Amino acid sequence: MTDPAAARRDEILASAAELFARKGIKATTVREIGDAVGVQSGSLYYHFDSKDTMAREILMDFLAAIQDRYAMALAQASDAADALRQLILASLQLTREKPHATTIYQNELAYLREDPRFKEVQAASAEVRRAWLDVIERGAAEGTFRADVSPKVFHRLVRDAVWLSGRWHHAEDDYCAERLADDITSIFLHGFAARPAS
Amino acid sequence: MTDPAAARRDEILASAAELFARKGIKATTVREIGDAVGVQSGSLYYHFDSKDTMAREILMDFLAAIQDRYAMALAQASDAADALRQLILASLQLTREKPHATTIYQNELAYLREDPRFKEVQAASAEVRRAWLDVIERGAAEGTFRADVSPKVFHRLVRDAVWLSGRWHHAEDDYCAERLADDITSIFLHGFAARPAS
DNA sequence: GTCTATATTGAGATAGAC
DNA sequence: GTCTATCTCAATATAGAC
Repeated sequence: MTDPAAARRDEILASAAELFARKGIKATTVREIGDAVGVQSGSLYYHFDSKDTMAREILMDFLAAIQDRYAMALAQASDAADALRQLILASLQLTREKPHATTIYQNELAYLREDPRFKEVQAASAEVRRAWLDVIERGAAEGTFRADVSPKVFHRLVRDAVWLSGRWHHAEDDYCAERLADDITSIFLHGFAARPAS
Repeated sequence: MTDPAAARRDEILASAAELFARKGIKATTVREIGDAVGVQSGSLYYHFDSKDTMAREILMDFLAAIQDRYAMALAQASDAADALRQLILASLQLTREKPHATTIYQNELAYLREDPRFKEVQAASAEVRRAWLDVIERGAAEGTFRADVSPKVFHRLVRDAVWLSGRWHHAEDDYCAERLADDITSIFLHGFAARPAS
């Protein structure tokens, strides 16, 4: 953990992640990564085989974190609606903890799908999708959720709204991840239309 | 319109848009664009100054189309809820008509913001945002929409869900843009929770 | 208008000194 | 472990023939 070599690796990955998120993997040069870390570009190759290896490591670390967090979230959920809220909250916490990885994942996943070197990323990503669909389909079967909208369509709408929120949500004191999770859950479950006083 | 030179330009832009959407602007090479059109890469420079010029033209054409369509949509809307539905429907129709431009816009806008050569794209994009916010704020003021969720937050959630749907929605006979617009409007206004029989 | 050929730059990656 | 220097290749863009 306090291994200095590992610390350097992490530092490089942190700088690379920020640049990959902002400009895209392809548009980021290894020289820029070196500048951000404060070393020459050649030195990066002592720690990593290639630029793509850095990207793979950032994404796999992110996906592993998602799977961990979802497992914890689902373990403590009572019903389908609560499980949905837990998935939303867990995802928002992850976007806050790993904002750059979130952005890279969102922006480049479709493209990376075409690249066989990123096959493991695809597989992990399919499992994440499964977690959402299980919750949504369970809720639909129980009658908690509407039956007239396809679970797949609903899943994609929530997923995009949740993950993309990392692009614009930068936690302030008065609008934290918990508050945003409440708002998103509330809108997706009960809608934005004003409701007659109950 | 039937000017053959202009037709060639359009053909090049269509191929470029598809590649830009799939791989990103930076990751797409002019050779690939040439291959897709069926000409040598050098020949592209008879029609365009640079690869970036192609990207700018694709995006500006897209933004002009949005502004046109939103103006028409809003002109025929009755109340705020209807206006919201019209904006959603208009956007979905645009994603269907210009799927590649939609994807490029979504994936690369944040990055292009940093590039002064794309300043006009930013300005047009700010106007589009204004159209959404006007409708949402009007609805909130009228009491049609909830007052406990920020218009800006709601705007971003709808916007991301709507535009991103172009990534996964490929109109089939039984699930057309109108149907998807209804589902999205319905979920965002009334929620996904099953409602007691009314 | 498109081709072939090529100038030129920029980027990923490597080698060897320190 | 990092630096300097550089190799190598790929990509944008240009020039001139047809």
